Amino acid sequence: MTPDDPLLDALVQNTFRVTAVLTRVGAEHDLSLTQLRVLGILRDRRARMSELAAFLGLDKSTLSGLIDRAEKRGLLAREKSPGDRRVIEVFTTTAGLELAGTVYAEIRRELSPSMDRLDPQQRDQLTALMGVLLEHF
Amino acid sequence: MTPDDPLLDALVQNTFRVTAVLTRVGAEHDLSLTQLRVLGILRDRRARMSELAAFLGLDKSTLSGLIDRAEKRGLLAREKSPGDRRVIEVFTTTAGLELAGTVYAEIRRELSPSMDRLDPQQRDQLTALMGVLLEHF
DNA sequence: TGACATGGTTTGGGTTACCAACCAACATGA
DNA sequence: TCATGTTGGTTGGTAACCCAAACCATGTCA
Repeated sequence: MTPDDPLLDALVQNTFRVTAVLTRVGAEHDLSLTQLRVLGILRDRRARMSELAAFLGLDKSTLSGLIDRAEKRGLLAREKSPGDRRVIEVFTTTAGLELAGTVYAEIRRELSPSMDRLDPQQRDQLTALMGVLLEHF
Repeated sequence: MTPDDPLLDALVQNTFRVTAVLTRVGAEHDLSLTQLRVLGILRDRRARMSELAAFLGLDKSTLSGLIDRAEKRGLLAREKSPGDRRVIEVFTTTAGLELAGTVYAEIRRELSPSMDRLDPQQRDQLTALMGVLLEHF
């Protein structure tokens, strides 16, 4: 299915695998992959629209609609920045934070069976190796 | 951004990272992530519609449209199965195969800088560890 | 043969995504 | 200070993606 580099192949397979889990668990709570991601990012900090768009690699107009729907559902809220009144900051509501918590717990539960097939040392190894891949993004 | 399990975190980060590359490279050739995946699957075998849908976790109606567009572009083709005349098999055209080749080569090129930060032994280790995660799907 | 199951397509509606055009608020320089 | 330009977000238009429901054609089985 993918070319003959075993590492690249494993990487891509794993990507699809994790994506499938994220998508499915998200869908069970009416969250798209992107919405789920936004919720994850905003779990521990607020962010301005443009910042989010850049980080997610999305057009700002795409983000507008995305935040619109999440805001209508009461998961996120917008607030004008006092410093620069053009800027709008987004942050999670209590409901949003709670949903993020349960969804990410479910994701962990879904992926645990796989991860538990590794002993602690292997888990550390794998974490470290993937960390190297992620350096300098 | 994601919970406090370092392995789970690395896994999710890596997923988004690879997805971004796949999406971007695909987009440069007017291929969505899913189309790119279909093209990848059909590189070395033909498959029936229902088989593809199940494998990708998509509704059959979704796949119909997907294949429609790829067929119109001349990348894929449909063929009635002689055995069971309800069944439709899909396979890549020469153009599709060629496009798949160049796209996957580009993807490899994009991810190489990261992967090359690992020495051969580490690459093998990483491949093996991810292989364990992927066992039993 | 009649009832049911299977494989795909079509239709309708919501979401995601891009682009272009737009408005409001800052920033800069003459 | 005011004209020009830049930056941050939103709006409108279009296409792709996705699901669910309804549908048609073909197989299967009692």
